[in-house]
Amino acid sequence: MLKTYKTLNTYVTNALDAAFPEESANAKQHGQVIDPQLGRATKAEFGDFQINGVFALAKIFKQSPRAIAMAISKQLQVNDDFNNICLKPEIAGPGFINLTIKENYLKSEIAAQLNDNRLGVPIVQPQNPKETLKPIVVDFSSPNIAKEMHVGHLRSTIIGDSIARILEFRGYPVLRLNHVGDWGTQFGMLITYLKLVAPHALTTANAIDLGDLVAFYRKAKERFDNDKEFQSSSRNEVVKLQAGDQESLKAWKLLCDQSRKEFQKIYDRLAVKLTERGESFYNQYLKDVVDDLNSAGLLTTDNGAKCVFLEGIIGKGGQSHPVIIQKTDGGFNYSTTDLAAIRYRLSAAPIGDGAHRLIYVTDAGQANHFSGVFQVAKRAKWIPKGCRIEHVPFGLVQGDDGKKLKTRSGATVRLKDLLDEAIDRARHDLEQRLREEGRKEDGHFIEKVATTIGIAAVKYADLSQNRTTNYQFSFNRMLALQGNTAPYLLYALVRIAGINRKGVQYNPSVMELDFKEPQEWNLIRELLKFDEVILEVEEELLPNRLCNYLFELSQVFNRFYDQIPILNTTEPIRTSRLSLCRITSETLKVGLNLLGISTLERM
RNA sequence: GGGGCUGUAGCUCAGUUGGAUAGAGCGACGGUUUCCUAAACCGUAGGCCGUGGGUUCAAGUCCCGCCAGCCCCGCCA
Repeated sequence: MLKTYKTLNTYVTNALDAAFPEESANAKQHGQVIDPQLGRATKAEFGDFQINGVFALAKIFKQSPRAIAMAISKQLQVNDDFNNICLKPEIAGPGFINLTIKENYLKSEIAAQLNDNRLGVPIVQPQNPKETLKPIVVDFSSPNIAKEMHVGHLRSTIIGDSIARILEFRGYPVLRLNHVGDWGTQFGMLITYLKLVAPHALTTANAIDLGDLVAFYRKAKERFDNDKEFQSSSRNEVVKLQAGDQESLKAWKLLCDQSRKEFQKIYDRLAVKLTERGESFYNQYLKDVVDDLNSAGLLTTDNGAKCVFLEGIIGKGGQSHPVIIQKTDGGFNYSTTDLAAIRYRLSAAPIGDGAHRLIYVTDAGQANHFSGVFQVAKRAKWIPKGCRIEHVPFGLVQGDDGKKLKTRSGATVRLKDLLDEAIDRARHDLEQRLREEGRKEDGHFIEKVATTIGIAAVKYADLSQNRTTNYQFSFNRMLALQGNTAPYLLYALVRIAGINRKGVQYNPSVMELDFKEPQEWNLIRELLKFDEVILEVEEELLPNRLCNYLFELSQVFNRFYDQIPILNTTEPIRTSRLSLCRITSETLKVGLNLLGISTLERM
């Protein structure tokens, strides 16, 4: 009901001006904001929308809130267009004005939604029709080459994918960038070590698998920390690699390919699409970053390192806190790469992405880092007007003990194992239910349902939480059949699919929808909120708001389903109710799809 | 020492630009099945919104202090 809200807001503002022409003109002249503060009703008993601004106006106009409310209400009722949408405004409490949408209006809105595959969500348009939309970069997932994806990559991957899906649905061109850690000192270590113990791995594709690579990496790191000679040859190796030595580059590429294949398996299971553009991509732009910062006068050499000292952030010893741009040994580090990435992403094609919004989905622990890097980018004037650059932080994944999630042996949890376990548990639950209900299903069905539910549960549990807080991971809770979980939502869809399976033909000859039960109106009102939710998530980047909405929709639907006969009624009631089922089903499917969750017909 | 995030029911969490009597789920207790998947629905109990101030007609929400937990802090990412 976005459009309805906007329309009503105009009517209410006009009514306010009409009721208090002098006062409002006078207040505006004095720079005071005259806002009726129209918002969604906080409770169903208050109707659909409420006007909250009367109290602030009471002060400005020096009149009682109730008197103002009465005057606005009176003016609203003079407007026939308003009367077509709303019932007579109710003045409640000390001076709230409650607006309730007329049933006829709701009926026409829901009828329009029935024939709209976007379910009322508008497609974004460029401000100037001659221009094309500028892309949005969503930077997420970002595992490190030569390491396995672990639970730490879960949230970034799932949340980033959902944000990207929502922006895509709105019509933005979205660049889903996987900023993989494919460069830096670790490769010097790894290549040096492999030269010693497994040289064939550096010349032959698929010679070792990722698990071995991870083990080699660990050993290389250990040796690096304890062996001076190894250290210097590792550093040498990095220099060779950065200088473009053919042999080193070939080895590096092989290692990257090996990791890439493993990452892709996970992304395929999660149905996540990403464009890989690792840190190495920005190598060629690092020098420009340094030069730019230097000519902007931002660079200071401190203890041999080239730094930008941050404004407003005091570090150790009361000194201004630095962002290190170039190390004493001439090497660059991640801040430099991130700065190069910002510059590239915001620059116009062909030497950049020409994006207008950059979204970084990483853990909250990097908040300081990003605020520092963003500050440097701003001061270097790399962020054009109208461009947004945002860190979208999320909390840690914790175990039941409230500490960082680990395996029983204390090791990091591999993402692959975590997904496997979710699916295994879903399968186990399903088989138990089949036994209890005496149902027989073939293996294919069981696999499909278990996989869908398992992955859905993992994703939904993560997304349904406000991302800023730490997140307590629990298989039991996420796979629970009741409550705000993926299985509950999927079940609502299955119920609708069950109705459709009864062989009932949807009867399009019924032109006029007819509703009379409160459960129907509740469902209609809920269905009409979808567009508002999507736009809110687009702005706030909080997918849990969408989850919350889908859960509430499922609850309202389940009440409707439970308390109102759908098939056992006469026309046009039956088709009207089937229409509600249809829109509910579409909304849940679209909504879950925006969360990256696939749905089922039976479960 | 500095910085960031968090603190809401027994547990896990929502809480929209500050709005009316703070919400959900789980767990607990009680009820509902001639009907479309009961994996559901209905009801009961459960709160000093960490704490002390301040701003406001109005504060869980904004500002300041304090307490507790987690995370980060110069050449790793």
